[in-house]
Amino acid sequence: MSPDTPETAPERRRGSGVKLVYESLRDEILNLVLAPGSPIDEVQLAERFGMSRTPIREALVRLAGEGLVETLPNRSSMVSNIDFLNLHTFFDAITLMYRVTTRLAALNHQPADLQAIRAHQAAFAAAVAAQDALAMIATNRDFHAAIAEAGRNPYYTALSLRLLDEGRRLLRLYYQSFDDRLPQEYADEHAAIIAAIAARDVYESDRLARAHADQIVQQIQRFFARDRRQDLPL
Amino acid sequence: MSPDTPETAPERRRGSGVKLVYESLRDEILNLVLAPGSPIDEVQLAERFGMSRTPIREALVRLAGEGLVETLPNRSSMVSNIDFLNLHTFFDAITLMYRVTTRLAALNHQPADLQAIRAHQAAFAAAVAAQDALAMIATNRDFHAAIAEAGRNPYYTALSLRLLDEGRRLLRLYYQSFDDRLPQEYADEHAAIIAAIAARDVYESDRLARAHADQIVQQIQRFFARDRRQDLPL
DNA sequence: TGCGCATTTCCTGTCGACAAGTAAAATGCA
DNA sequence: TGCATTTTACTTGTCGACAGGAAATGCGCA
Repeated sequence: MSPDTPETAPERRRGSGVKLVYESLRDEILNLVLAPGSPIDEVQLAERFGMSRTPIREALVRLAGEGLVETLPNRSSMVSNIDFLNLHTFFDAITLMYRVTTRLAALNHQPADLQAIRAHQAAFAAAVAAQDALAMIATNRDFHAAIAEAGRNPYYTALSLRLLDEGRRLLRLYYQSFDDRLPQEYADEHAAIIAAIAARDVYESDRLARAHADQIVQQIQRFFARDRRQDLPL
Repeated sequence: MSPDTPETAPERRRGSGVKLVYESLRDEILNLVLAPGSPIDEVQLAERFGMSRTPIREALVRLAGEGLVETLPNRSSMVSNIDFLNLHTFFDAITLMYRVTTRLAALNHQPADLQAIRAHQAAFAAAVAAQDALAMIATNRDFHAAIAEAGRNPYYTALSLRLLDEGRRLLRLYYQSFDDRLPQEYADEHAAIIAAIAARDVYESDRLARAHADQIVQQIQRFFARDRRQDLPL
């Protein structure tokens, strides 16, 4: 990092500063570029983005509203920690949202929705083929986000987006550690889900979404439950 | 309103300003003191609360994050409109959250949770007896919020709180227009829900929560669908 | 009188500065 | 040396001010 080199030229459109900071920090948090628990210094960010603390602060308030940043009074904010002890609540919620949004997508989707969903699935498949973990994570998120959008319930969409983003951090941990060939299975499951949505088969959409969620949850749970002790000869 | 009389003395603890503004505006929005769609002037609020625009702005950003305020670039923010055309998405979501959180409460509640739930139910019954519509709305919200808390899934709790608060505005419209004796039924249903949770009967909790939600939804839908034309002799 | 354009006014977005509060460093004492 | 206390440094919370944009106003012209 070079602290004295601002990322952008000082030429900014009025109102774009907050957006830039918000999106940059958000991406860095979700991609684990900023480690959970690491402190966030407003002055430092102001220097880095070449703007005053005011827009930085607004971006941080918004991120805090989404739970990505935790702020202690009169003290440094920090990147939210991942609550490993309560991961089951996350798994429970994302499974329910997968099911509900996929069902609604089967009911309410329109041609443009299917087109978008298929595009994201193609991007996911490409990322799998290219072994690009970061792209897999991002496109997987976009795929399910597009399904949620097609369901046309903004409350479900908002919660799904929050869960999918939180999931990006978990998947990042997962893929950082070891790669196996599992993603191809995900791609196949995605294709089946698309078919069920396109056929407007609510029951099958629900069943596949649940199986897909269970698959991912079990995979991640196994990963986090692994025994990482090294078998040292003593 | 007297614009030149600040609501509080200038003595404030550092950091309390944002909280005060946030909670005040939030209450006024949810109780329809501030009409949906009405503009929000930062300077005016700054004068009213006797502070600068900075903490006002932060409170507005937080409210915007919860969807209670909409902000247009370079233009006045405004109180979020109620989207009557998509009320069904609200009903769908709150019904699901009633069911899920009540089920989880039956599974996960601890003694202190039951105590809190019963206390809110007592307050609701008192409000019904006193014919205090505003108190009914607030205590009804608190009752279901306590159930969500007892379920111990922060994702569900957060969505439930958002839906319950949005529901406060709808109920306010409802009770503003006419009072009938229905709330006593709600109190009875609440009592049955408490019994099911205490008995850890997941199936019955789900059934009662769904029936309770259906009851309220149908009531409100009938209200908003009423024919308000006056039968004038022409 | 009605319409298009320039001007003005008003509100927001951003800035730099100051004060309060906290954590760490420095100091004094046993 | 170890601990309690004061001092210092640093970070946030708040403030007043200025500049950019959009709506409202006023003007000129057909």
